[in-house]
Amino acid sequence: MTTLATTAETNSCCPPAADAGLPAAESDRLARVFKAVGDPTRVRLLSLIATGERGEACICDLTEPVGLSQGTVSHHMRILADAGLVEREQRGKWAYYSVVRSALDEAATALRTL
Amino acid sequence: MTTLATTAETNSCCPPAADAGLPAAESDRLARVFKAVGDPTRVRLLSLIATGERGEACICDLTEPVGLSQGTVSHHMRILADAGLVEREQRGKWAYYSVVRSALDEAATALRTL
DNA sequence: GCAACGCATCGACGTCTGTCAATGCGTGTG
DNA sequence: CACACGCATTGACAGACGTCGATGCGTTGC
Repeated sequence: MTTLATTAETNSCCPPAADAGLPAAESDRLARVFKAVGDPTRVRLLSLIATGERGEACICDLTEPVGLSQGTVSHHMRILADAGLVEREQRGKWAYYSVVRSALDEAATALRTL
Repeated sequence: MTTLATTAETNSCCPPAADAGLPAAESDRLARVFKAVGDPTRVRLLSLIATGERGEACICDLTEPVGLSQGTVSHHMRILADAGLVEREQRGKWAYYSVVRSALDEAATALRTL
């Protein structure tokens, strides 16, 4: 990832600069991933898919375990997919979701190397 | 409140039970930590403290880099502290915050072993 | 072709969240 | 002692979030 300096305004003087730590863009990107796993239901969904026998699951497999409506589960899966944490594959009538391990690993590494 | 089915009784037939994946309590605990890092400002604050020279920082060191009011920064630090991601140490007039590496590691591991 | 199924999307609702300005409280400093 | 400083807390408010029920769209099966 080309983490370029997005801080346009180089502050005047010397004191602890405003562009220390992670660049704002990186913080944004990271926060979006963490926000995706920042909901109990979505953590549950992820673990359900990950620990499932086939390593994948369709919505109808998930609604019952989490005890939420089909629409709500679909909504959560969309958030996880937008964050890149799961992948969606349409197979006929069903939509199969699978966990993207590399995304989880990347997020985990980011946490450790903050 | 998403906890509806409290595993009253084993459902009729065989299909994937409702108590697969992480237990609801674990999902809750994990989600609380992730929610804490699910905000760009807090990610920024964490990295500012972590990459800081002294490995710690007081509120007044942080308000300027993130460009938010003192009250708001204090609020964010409280959330991070409640999640166990930072520790607070009062030294005279100042309150010094430092990153709890073990908590970050634990969260990272949880992500990988979902 | 028609009905049933699986899923996404929409509109609506109550709640949670991030932010500020203002206030209160403890701690040093003149 | 009185004052300035650093921080936490409060009250207020707009926006985001989680949830549901209903609707729409594509696929499968009879």
